[in-house]
Amino acid sequence: MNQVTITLPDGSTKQIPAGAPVKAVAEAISPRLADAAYVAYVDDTLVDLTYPLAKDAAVRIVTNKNPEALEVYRHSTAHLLAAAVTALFPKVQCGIGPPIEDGFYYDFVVERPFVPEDLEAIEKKMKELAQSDFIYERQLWPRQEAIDFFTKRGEPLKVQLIEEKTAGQPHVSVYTIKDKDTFVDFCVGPHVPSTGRLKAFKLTSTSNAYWKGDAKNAPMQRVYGTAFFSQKDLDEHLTRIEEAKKRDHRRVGKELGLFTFHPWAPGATFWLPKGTTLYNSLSNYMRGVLIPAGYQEVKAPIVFNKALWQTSGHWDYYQDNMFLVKSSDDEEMGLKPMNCPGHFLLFGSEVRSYRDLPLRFHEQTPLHRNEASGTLSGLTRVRQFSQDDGHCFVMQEQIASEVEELIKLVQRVYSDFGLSYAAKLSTRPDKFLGEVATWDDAEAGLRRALESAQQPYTLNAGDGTFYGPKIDFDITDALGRKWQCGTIQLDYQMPERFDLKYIGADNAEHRPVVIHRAIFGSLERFIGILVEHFAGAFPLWLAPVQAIVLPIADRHLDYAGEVVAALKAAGLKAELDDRQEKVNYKIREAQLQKIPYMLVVGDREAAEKAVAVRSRAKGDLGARPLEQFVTNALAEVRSKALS
RNA sequence: GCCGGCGUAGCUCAGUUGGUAGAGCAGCUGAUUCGUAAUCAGCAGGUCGUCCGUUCAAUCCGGAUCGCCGGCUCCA
Repeated sequence: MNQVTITLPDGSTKQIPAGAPVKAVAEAISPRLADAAYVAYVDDTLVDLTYPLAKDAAVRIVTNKNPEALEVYRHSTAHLLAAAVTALFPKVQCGIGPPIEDGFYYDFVVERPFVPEDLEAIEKKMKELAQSDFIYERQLWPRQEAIDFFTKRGEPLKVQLIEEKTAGQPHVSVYTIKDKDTFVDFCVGPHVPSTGRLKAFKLTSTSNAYWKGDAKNAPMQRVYGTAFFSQKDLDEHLTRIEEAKKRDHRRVGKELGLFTFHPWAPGATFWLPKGTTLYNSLSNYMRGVLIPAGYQEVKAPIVFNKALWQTSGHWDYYQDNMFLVKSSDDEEMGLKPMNCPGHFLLFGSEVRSYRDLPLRFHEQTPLHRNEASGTLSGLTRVRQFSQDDGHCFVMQEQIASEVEELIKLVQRVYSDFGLSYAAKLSTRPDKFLGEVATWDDAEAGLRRALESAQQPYTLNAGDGTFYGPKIDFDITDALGRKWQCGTIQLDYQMPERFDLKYIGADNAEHRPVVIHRAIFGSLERFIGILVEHFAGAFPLWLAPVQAIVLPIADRHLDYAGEVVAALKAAGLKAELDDRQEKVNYKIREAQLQKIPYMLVVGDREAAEKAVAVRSRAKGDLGARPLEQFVTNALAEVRSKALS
């Protein structure tokens, strides 16, 4: 019998019969490992455990400890979903079903939208199929045979996929789940060995989607689900989702009285007093960061004549997203959706010297974008918002150092809030303006800057804007969603359009490069993220109410008033709860309002000019002199302590 | 904008298989003056998102519309 020599990850070798599946290797190493294993690398290619070893190879078994195993597992669960839907809705057309960050989905063309009862039925069917422990079998079919098969089965989408993805290949791989009505899907795999491996999954929601994400194509029903190796992991995940919902900024914002909305101004925030305080804290915090970094704050107009938007290109390319207004004498105007053009006009308002560069403008005036109604959501997607927007006008050779400083600012700001984030570098797209050499130079500058700032990043090749490469910063919120907040974009195009120039050392005119940059992104979105990040329990330096004074009885009102006055005089945001309620009641309310410090004052405190301090997080801390509390609190504010 | 769901008191939610609605909390009034997560009693509060239609009668059924929610697309 032919033997195959395989090399295991530890360097040792093993002989197995030719044609035996990878599973045999796993079992040879350890029977228990085979059970925990789902896939393997053979010569660096991820394959099923059923993959037959026909030649000498290096084999690395992937167990459920490896992240790629979970993806395979979820991908297989998506197939199980498609098999179940096909069984229950024979006329269905299957689209694609990939694993995603928290689970998987599968798109279907189906006669009517799914309802929750359908999900239950589908999930039940999936469990049956899992129980039957059907084999996921990989088969190589002649390409034309596969096309004929899916054509005959009425799956033009699959045919389209095969035609697009496998042009020129003689064979295509399909996977079957051996049901009595064998489910076949075009797929490169790999998959888990059998449906019985899929032990913990749940369908979570349905929604509308389009084939290839294009609304011009067939509408489809997307079914979302999640899957884990064990029921325990699944339950923990579902619990985490529930917990995360409790800190949804829309809910917390209402509970804490931060902001509200009205149907007559959809997508525009009403900032309540506490929310306004928070907003101003952040706004001023950013000034405190940017002004020492060499920025000058400016305020440009909000309404501009159409001529500006024609110059910037917005009139032609962005008009659908703009609020247009007409003056009483019929002049066409537009509300600014971004600050850039205003800053360009400001730059051009004087003769600029190379000695003035880098020149940095910062602006927080409101922007308006007429976002499609269906995209609005709480504070994270609104129609009126302010950015911590800024534009740096630099010489080409200043790009790397300017960007490096910017990255350091981003790092500092996000760490002040304890936020986790990731950077991505987006490079020259297929359609671009300018010279390749300039782009290469700029991209090299961004890379150098990322490396000097020791900022890890991922590369999004070809994802830059048409006018320049960029670095984006995504913050992860409490629900695990990523939000683009910070951005650093190079722009070679707008300086041309606005004919921006500076006089160089050679006494000739030169074109500056513009760096569009923001750190919060939008104040609104950033606050939404912060609310969820802190679950409303803001650190002292951000809390809209930092301390609340709780008199025990009416006779303590005078002293309580003195305490509040002293706190306010020291610059602390303090309130008085002078209602005729028991102290328990007041504490409960203050605790629910997540106020960092509750200062109980009664006979003893009034006599000693003291306050009994209760911390939101640590409970009763006992009494201390008022002055001492003020000193400590001010120090805590200055340190921007996070807890 | 597209698909689906939802819209009842300030908030959270019951309810009416068509005969104009209730609870808790919040609010107001009174009593209580209290030491670290809810004192007691009473009162008041809603043309059931809006408009049109069907009907003797609509909060309920149908249509439209606005808003919100979950996604898609887009995006800070």
